[in-house]
Amino acid sequence: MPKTSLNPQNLESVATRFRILGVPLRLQILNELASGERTVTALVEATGSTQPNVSKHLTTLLAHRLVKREKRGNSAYYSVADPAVFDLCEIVCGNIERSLEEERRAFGG
Amino acid sequence: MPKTSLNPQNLESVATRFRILGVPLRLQILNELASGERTVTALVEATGSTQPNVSKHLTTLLAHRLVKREKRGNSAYYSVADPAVFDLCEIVCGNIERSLEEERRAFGG
DNA sequence: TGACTATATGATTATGTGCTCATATAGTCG
DNA sequence: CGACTATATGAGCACATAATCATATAGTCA
Repeated sequence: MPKTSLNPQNLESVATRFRILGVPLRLQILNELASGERTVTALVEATGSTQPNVSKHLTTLLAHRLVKREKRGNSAYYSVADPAVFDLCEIVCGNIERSLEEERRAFGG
Repeated sequence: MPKTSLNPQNLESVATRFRILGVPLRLQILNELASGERTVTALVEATGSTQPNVSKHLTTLLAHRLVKREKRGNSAYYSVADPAVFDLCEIVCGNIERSLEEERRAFGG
């Protein structure tokens, strides 16, 4: 039944999810949010990007339900919607590790 | 220590991995390869795409070590390099499920 | 060798999107 | 209200890349 995971309807949705995560700045934002909720300004400082850019990526992440938004006072507080995204990053990192390992073996590192 | 997973050096690598998986046809190919090795022709038939297109995506997947290639006779047999990619898809599907669930709750489905 | 099948690749086009700039919206405080 | 801070958004540019077509490469078999 994992076979149903990638049926045609899901295919586009899954691909989209992956594409959302395929932008370094967005990963950086999520990584920052891993420590807790953050305001846009805080994320701008943490990432070194511009305010409009961070804001737009947050809008994208919000639209795809990867983050939550809560407005308090003058600020917007963003937080991770589903911590499972970090599992994804863990797997990918492990994957990359194994790739590099294989590379080392291949070239007799 | 999961914090180190997304250090600046890794950030680009991780993002790239995600981007590779962010193309429906590539997911379709990987999904097909989940059942075992396949030739390019078999993948062309299975996906309904064109030969050059499938071939190029396979080249991309190969370059990023997501698949392996073995040439036997006249054909090239591709297979999944690291089955962990399917864990990724599982997580993403679960993620999407929860999103939809939340949506249903929000709209009183 | 020539005919055939299988796969890869170069050139081109089309499209999506990340980034920047300027500006708009919204909330707080005096 | 006006001044300020925080956030969002529209327009435009720049770039990456997925898809297509034509063609090249490579292997098999007669």
